[in-house]
Amino acid sequence: MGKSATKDSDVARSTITAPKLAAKWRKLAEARCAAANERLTPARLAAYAELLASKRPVSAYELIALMEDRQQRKIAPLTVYRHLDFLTRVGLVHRLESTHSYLPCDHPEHAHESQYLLCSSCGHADEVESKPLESILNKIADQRGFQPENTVVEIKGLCASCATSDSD
Amino acid sequence: MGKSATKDSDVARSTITAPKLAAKWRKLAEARCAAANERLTPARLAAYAELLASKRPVSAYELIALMEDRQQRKIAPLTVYRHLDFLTRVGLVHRLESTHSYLPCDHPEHAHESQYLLCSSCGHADEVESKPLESILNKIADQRGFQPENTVVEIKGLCASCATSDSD
DNA sequence: TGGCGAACGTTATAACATATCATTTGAACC
DNA sequence: GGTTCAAATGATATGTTATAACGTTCGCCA
Repeated sequence: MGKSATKDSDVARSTITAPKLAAKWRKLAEARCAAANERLTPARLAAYAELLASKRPVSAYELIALMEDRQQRKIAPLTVYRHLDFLTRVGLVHRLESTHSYLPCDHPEHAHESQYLLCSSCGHADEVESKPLESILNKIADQRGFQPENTVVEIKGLCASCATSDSD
Repeated sequence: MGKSATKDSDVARSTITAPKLAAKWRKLAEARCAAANERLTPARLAAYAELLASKRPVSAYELIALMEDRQQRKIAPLTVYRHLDFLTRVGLVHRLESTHSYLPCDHPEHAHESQYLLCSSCGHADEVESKPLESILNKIADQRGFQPENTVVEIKGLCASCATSDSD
């Protein structure tokens, strides 16, 4: 099968659909991939666009469902895990360890650790960039001769609006 | 079967075996349970003893295997998850989010957040207690009106001894 | 244009976690 | 001692998250 000029796989590739992706994000993705010497394929871009289109962090299997819905075909878990792995590797996406979910980085201009406030009520994830926090984490590691590669900071609780509406 | 004075279940309960548990840890467990108004059952204590006997963090399924080996009977995942849930709840055990594993708290004298240095080479988990870190985390939450309930800090990398032996 | 490594697809399975419902336990009270 | 009731446990099934193994396709570049 698929020996004609237009192969099956070409069709599959050419028909990858994705949410509309603002030029800003596409350019960012291209820049990051160029910097990391990685390929930005349509499938990878589609996964990224899907995460950007979501209001909240999504699990890998939610992402599979979203992409299957949009593209009207089966997508294997491993495929999506590879996209997520790639997007995480180049710094476009962060993984939330405590909820097993993924979301686009809010401050992707530069590489940085993942630090979040996670609301257990509404599910909102608020990315934090705190120099003092980073420096204290580095200091803790340093004092113990520990070489940090990657640090997870996830503060779970109630966000301002949920806390207000709960406690009235 | 089992209608005699000594029921099967009695036998099962009475035959729960566990690693030797230093009096220090047993008393701590009793104190914590009393404080939390929770029951310290033989099965819960056995799970705790097994974690204490392990040199490294263990996954839930590793713990199942350890307990099955020691007790020579099948143990359902849910059973062990309930023990882990209990031990975590009363503060005797911490869960490592980034490795899906569990380990006894090193500083169980008082309740506190879980903060670890995790070596990706040897698997060692080094518990940290840093007041400055806690105060920064609280400040970050505070500035945003966020009410923290539980915070995860996991610094992944190479511990001092692995870093040394790797980089020679 | 042919060779090569990265990316992708497919199938299967491993690893982690919870739902449901029946049964047992143990402490409190009479 | 017996009754009662919530907590703990057991058994079975299932849901969720993640990876292994292996072959094919893609896209670059010599």
